Amino acid sequence: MSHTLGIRQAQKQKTRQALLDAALGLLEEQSLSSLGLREVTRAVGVAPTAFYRHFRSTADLGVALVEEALGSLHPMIRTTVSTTGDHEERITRTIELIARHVDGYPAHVRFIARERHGGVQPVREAIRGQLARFAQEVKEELAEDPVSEGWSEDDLLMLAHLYVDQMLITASLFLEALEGPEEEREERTRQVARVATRQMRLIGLGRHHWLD
Amino acid sequence: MSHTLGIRQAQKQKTRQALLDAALGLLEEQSLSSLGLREVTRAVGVAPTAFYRHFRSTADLGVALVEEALGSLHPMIRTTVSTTGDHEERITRTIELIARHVDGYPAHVRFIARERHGGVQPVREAIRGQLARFAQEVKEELAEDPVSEGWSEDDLLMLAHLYVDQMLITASLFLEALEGPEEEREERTRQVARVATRQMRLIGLGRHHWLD
DNA sequence: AATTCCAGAGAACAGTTGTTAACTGCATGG
DNA sequence: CCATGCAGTTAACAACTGTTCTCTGGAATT
Repeated sequence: MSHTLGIRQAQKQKTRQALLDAALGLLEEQSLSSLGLREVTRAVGVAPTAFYRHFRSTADLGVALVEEALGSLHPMIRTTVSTTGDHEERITRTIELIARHVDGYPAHVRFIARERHGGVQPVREAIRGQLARFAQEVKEELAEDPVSEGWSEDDLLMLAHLYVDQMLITASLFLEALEGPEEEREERTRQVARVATRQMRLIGLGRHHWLD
Repeated sequence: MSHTLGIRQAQKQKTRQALLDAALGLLEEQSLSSLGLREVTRAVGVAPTAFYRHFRSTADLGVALVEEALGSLHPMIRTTVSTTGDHEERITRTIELIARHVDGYPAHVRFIARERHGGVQPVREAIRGQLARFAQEVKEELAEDPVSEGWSEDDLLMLAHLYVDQMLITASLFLEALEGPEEEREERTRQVARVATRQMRLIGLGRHHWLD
């Protein structure tokens, strides 16, 4: 299915990616709703009108960014939450995965956190859709766990949502630690990991006693 | 301390409030970072330059909005989370309070959810400060509860943060239900309340077994 | 080899933005 | 009652915005 595309299409995708990258960079200090199309093209070094060859509007670009930021994350989620290893170990593994991801893609994480409740409706909906998929996947993994015996589908989904939201909050806290002054960074990161671990542990406890 | 202020000061506060109200309205479909000062003054019906008599910038106005949206909420939090009534009853009371607040002040709730991770740093910090106060207050109320005996200060605070974040998520979900099509509104609201109640219940369960 | 296609450039448009300066009229304090 | 203070006005500025139309050079197709 990977038919090596011609010089023409390759160049197009290259500028498209350059637009996405530039936008993501500019969004570090503003929201999508204030991002101008000219601003983006200027940062890339192409004419303003070139923008229309790739996106209908900045909102459209935002939706593409959601896909880039969350689309490739699904397999990672499944393997991480999957039923291997002791319960406590699964928690530390998850927290570490989040920390590593925030470290590797801080701009993507910030974008999602910022635009999840942001001022651009289509983008909000795109994020909501992706997060719903995450919750669904987490739910399916939870169902595999023997601890979930006797749980209703509804309760599994409500727990999955709790986990997903918790992971997002943790990611955003890691990001804040990362953005702070360098001399506090390490300590704050450790602190976030410590608190998040305990919160996950507490939720896990509630889970084990749910059917009492 | 309520020294009836003169005609002059009264009129000033009136336009200031008009600016805040207009801004809040305009922020229903955009983020603060794209809110223009002229846009706000136009909505109020005053000259653009009048804006400067009240705020240095739209960011400054945003900080004032944070104060308006969260400042008056502290006493409400304390009494709601306080140690009166059975545990289950406390949960339904809290959820209902949130639902009622979102119903009464949807624009304020949206503003906080949107700008908590938004593109304007001073506003983000103002919100973070207020939420930290909330967590501190919830922690103090939790400490009163006999269930919290033997808990470390750190653990009380991590639980308080969990509760505060959970309340915010719930508020934002109520808001989404409110914004949806009218015929789904009632059903979706009930659904949100149902899920949020169970999540709170599960966290409460984890809390009771924390020291096992 | 000739033709079509199309990503990007260039110029121009009407409308918007934040900020400045100098002003006006009215409530206030002496 | 008169002088001061100050909320809000008016006018003007350079800079910026999204969008349209026309054009061009080179890859893609025939």
